[in-house]
Amino acid sequence: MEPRSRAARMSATAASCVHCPLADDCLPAAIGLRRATQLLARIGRRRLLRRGDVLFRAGAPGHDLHVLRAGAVKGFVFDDGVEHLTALYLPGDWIGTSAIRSPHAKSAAALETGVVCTIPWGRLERQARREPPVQRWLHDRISRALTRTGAHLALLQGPRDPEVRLIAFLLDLSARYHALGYSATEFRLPLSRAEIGAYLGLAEETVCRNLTALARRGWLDVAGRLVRMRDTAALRTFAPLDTRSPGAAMDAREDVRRNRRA
Amino acid sequence: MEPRSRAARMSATAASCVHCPLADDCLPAAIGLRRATQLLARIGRRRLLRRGDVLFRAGAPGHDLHVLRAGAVKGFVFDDGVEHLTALYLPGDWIGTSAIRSPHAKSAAALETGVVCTIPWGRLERQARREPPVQRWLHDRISRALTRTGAHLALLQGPRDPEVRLIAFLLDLSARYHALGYSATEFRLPLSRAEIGAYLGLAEETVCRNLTALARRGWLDVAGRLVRMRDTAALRTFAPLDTRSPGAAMDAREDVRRNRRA
DNA sequence: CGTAGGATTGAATAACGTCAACTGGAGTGG
DNA sequence: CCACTCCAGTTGACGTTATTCAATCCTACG
Repeated sequence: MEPRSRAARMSATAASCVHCPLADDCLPAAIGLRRATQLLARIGRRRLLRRGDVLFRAGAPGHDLHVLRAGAVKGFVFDDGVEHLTALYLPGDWIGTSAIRSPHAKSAAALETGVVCTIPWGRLERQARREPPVQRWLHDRISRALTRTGAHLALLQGPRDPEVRLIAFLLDLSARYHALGYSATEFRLPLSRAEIGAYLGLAEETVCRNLTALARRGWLDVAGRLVRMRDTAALRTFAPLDTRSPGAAMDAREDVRRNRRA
Repeated sequence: MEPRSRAARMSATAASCVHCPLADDCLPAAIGLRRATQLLARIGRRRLLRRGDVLFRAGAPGHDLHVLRAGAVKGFVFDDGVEHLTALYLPGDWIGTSAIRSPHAKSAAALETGVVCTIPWGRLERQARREPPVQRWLHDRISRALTRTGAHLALLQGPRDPEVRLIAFLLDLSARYHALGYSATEFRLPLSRAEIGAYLGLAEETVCRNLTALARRGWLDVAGRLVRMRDTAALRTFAPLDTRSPGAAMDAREDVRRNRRA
């Protein structure tokens, strides 16, 4: 149930890909384990994160890319004193992509203990120029970041139905954990109720109420931060645009209201 | 008041930067006008857009980058039959950045007649490997796209106060038009009321009502799609996180509620 | 064992969305 | 040249519902 944070206790600075569980979806997949380790040892750093640690603050220059290896990180901004979560990062995710060549637009802080690999953008860009696979890797992940943000945005635009938003959030989490090799049905929420609210554009109490409402209906079990999805099929019925099949579903719907020649 | 679409009537295919009014913020700024024109003639295409023309559809493979030269384009998805605008592109903007190396997550259609320059991603990436300035240009613009999306997202997360959202939308438009050399106080809305609603996560009627409410208060004048900002200072007071000064304002607010060591 | 902060529940308010009718201008065709 | 049509925009009344304010519970940790 609980993601075993296998890479939690490790040496503090030298970055190596050898024992990294994410290797097959990261740099080693692009240029091979041997070269990745060499390269990372030269230009990369590893850092241990504890809850609350700040990776960077909004407004700061974006020196480097962070790849989350273990744990969870939130991206957030403050608007008039209230926090908004603009992103939730899980192992394998890239953090700070919006600041390749501009100051950070948001801050990032660790939600729990974890590990990040850090690579200066300059070095990465240089390497990307030399090696097409590195460039592909780079653009591939940036592409993903943009897509994920877009999905989040679309969710926020829908009708403010808290149930739908929560379900979408949970299904997304489930899918991501599953992709990481964890259970898709039982997991621990990396966010507090208030943070979930800040992520979905809802009040904390609304999150609470609808979470218990979903439980009462038998869709899932909730106990504090522990979630057990009981009827994934039912949940999927209420989910908005399916993030897992980006193309098909949307195309079919597109023709309903089409902006024809004026 | 009305953006003079200077580059509207042009030959249909060969792309050249020579007479492009956006040259100094585009490829020519990176590698010089001469080389930019050469390069674009080789790998680029130009296309005339008419209202409703679709640049690409969600799910389609993302072959190439589009740089909007004149006109306005909307990025949108369909969720259960209702349209959501995920982006609004104005001259100078890059369209399709989320699909460098993945299928398009959203569709894009012209809102009015305009012109786009189109460059295949593959060619652009190859060139980016050879020429650092091109790479910088590429990453710079992608960075901007991510930042802009992030700002949009944060806006949608705030309290669902239609007034605030509308003001933020209008100020953003104003700033962008200003940056393009048009009037910052008088412009034509590229979106219908319904589309503004789809962009801000509000109902069409709500947009209407609050637009006239703002006018009644003397903040601005509205006549159909024509907008005249009368009291920009007052409007700015109600705006959420200021997009124009990404750093300062947010940093000051950040310390209010900080996630300290647990 | 005690406390602090997160989570939960309750009640009342305010406001956005919905349904529906109406207006006005632009474009079309007689 | 005028009447007609169509659709974007507007306004009104209503119901629903998420937020807000507040109090309480509970869980984790010291």
